Amino acid sequence: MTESLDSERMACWRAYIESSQRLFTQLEEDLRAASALSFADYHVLVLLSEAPGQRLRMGELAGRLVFSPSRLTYQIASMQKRGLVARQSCPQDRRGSEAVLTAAGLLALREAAPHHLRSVHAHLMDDLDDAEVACLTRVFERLGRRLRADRDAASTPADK
Amino acid sequence: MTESLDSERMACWRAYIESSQRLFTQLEEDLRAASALSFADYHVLVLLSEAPGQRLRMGELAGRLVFSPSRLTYQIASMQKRGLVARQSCPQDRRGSEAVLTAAGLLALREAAPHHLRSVHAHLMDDLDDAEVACLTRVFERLGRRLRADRDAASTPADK
DNA sequence: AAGCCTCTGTTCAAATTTGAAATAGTGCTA
DNA sequence: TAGCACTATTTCAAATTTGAACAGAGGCTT
Repeated sequence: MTESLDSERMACWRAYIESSQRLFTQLEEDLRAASALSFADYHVLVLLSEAPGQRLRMGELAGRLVFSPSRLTYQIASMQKRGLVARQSCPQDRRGSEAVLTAAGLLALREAAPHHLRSVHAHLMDDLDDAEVACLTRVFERLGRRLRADRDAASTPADK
Repeated sequence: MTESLDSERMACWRAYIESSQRLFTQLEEDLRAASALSFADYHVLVLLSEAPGQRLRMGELAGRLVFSPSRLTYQIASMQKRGLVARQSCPQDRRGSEAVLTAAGLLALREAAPHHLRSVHAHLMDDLDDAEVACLTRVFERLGRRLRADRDAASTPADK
């Protein structure tokens, strides 16, 4: 009984890992074929385009992308070279800097978005019925909340 | 209506991506903290330990891990240096080679497994109810089947 | 049995990612 | 207001990953 439960969960876990890996690989490939952008580039552009002033602090961006600080520094430097973003040092806090979306970056995003969205739908979303969407949303939003909370708790030494 | 559906799916998609990224990062971190193994190392060991003769062809392994051929070559070379696996050229087909689990590799897997499983349960599985497990399993097994089929179809020029 | 594709893996250089230090700036406390 | 303990980000070297080019078989077809 317990074993059966466990093995069911293990099968679930394996299917999730393998399929996710495969999906991310496929989406990256599709995106590169359609657009000169990597999945990471695309994601940066989306976040910046939605941010007020189309700009975000490095730390904020790193947190949302789930990138290490140094990885984000490299990522933004690379995008800056290609003209997709610009950098400005933050006026409030001179330690910080922010990445700002450029016109070229916005254009690149607009050109890539339809292809990418089509790809996401074709590989994943179109196959899901409403109940499945609801289930995945519930599960992954809960998971995200927990993991963010764990991370925050980990950075604070915590009381006792 | 259509828009609402779309935005629901988009929210689902985003939660899935972000949480998955965070989860994989966390599991990798936990595993490294408990065991000298990376997530990739662990996965290789699991696959080999389950294979008949505790050995697998490079291509087979790459396919299951969703690794590029060169990435797998590097991965196995690295594990071989650490004594976790050995390599043998394949008797049937001299082009090929296989990775074989060593005693040290099996031991490392056995030592790491409890920690890793605990981590998987703590971060994800324990929070899921049976219906959610069933839903995820269904969705991701279907997704995996489709993606594997797409990949196979892509490698064959296809008829018309 | 030579010629010619097709597989399997590997190699190599370039690009990316990691993790530990280094830099710089903030802000609290004595 | 000097000193300290943080914080935000960058830098740097080492490790990993990618993708294209290669080398070594197989497996026909002629």
